Amino acid sequence: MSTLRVMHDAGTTRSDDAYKRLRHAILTGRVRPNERLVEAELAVQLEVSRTPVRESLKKLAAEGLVISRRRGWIVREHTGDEIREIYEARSALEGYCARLAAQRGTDFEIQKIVSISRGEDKNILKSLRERLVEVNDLFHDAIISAAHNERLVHIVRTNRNYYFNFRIASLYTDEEAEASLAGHEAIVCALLDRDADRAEREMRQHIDLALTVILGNLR
Amino acid sequence: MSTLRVMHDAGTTRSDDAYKRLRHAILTGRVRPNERLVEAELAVQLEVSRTPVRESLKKLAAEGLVISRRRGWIVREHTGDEIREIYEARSALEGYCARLAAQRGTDFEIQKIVSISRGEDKNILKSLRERLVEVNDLFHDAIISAAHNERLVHIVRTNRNYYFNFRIASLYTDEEAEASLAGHEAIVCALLDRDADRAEREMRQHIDLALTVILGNLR
DNA sequence: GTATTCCGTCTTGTATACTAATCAGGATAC
DNA sequence: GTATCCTGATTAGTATACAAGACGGAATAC
Repeated sequence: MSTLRVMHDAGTTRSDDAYKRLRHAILTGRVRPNERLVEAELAVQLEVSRTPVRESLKKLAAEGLVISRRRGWIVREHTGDEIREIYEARSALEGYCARLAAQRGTDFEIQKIVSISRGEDKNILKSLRERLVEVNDLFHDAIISAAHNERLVHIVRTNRNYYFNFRIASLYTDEEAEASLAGHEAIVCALLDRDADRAEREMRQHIDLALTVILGNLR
Repeated sequence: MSTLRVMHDAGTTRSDDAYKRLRHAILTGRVRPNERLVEAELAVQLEVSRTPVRESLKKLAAEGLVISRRRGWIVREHTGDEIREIYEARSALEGYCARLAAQRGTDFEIQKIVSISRGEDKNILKSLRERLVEVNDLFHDAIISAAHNERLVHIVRTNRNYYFNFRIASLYTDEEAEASLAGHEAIVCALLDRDADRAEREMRQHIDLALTVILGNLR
């Protein structure tokens, strides 16, 4: 038992590490919804003590990925209703970010968004759907940053649920992927025009579309 | 040392308890911004071990009330810029809640909001500013509930910062309090008309007004 | 047969001992 | 005088032992 493996990589704590691995396991579906999680078992599997495991679980609970039962924790199931809730929250938050980005993003930031969206300088060879997943994250992140509001960034990050992203590509038909990228373009235009109302409206539409696609094709 | 005081009240854990007390101490200003917090010292003061203290600090850090330094924790200062950020987040979230409430709140829920706002059945004797603080929380909570989105409720709750509420009454002049309550009335009317766009717009205006008042009178 | 009580087990909550990283301040070298 | 290197003290990170509540099922009473 004695030897503690030295810290994995620069600066990361066991706790961070455990959190990331556990989160990833949930988001990729390696541990299934409604599965029971026991601190001691996780500690063995993750090769850390219960303390960092507990911290991870608390954090995941705050994000809504797991829920504490009187005895044990379980992985939360994302019902259709909850998916709707997540996307509504995104509409509220990221729509507002788009508005702020239009109002106060620097020209440089807007240009960055443009170049991500139009896929300049990379991955032209990839399929539409492959590009979608890759571009989508970068695109949304860039807009959130351009809003110049650290608190919004933080809220979006901790409440964003990548769960769907891991499988989202397979949910989109080519037409839907096309429509989604067209949505990006509409947002970009609004940003370039510095039209805050339109930017917000287009972002909301874009997210609502994603919700529709997912709910329609999921099951 | 031996004896552990039995659990304080029904169901509450030491950790919850410590969290609430620490949070309250920060929000009321009993521990000042930039003050250094040391786990071991807090443990002594709160009469618990370091474990619940650590959990509390992590939670408070997630809310943005404290921040972890390489050694020690400090109470975060809310600069003017951060206050702006908090209120922008509220605009985004609660504005959207008002929209949803207009769209799908039950008649009963809307009536509840109306009666809170119009102060029916209570505290007619109190001063304008006393009523303001009391009514404001209830009013916003009721609207958030009427949005029928648990995730939004959760996000708003954990990111809402009561800091200002404790002193907000003193920041408002009578005229500003009047204007704020008038804002409530405008939102209520929009809700009664089931006008989602207007409800959102009015809510945002209401929150923006609060921000203006606070930034203007703070210092 | 059903209800109730009791008891063992499982599991989280909490305390505490230990580890290792960071910092401050002085000693040393130049 | 300045810069660099120790060195001890401080403090968060981690492991682990113990406490106590919750659950399930057997045993008992009726």
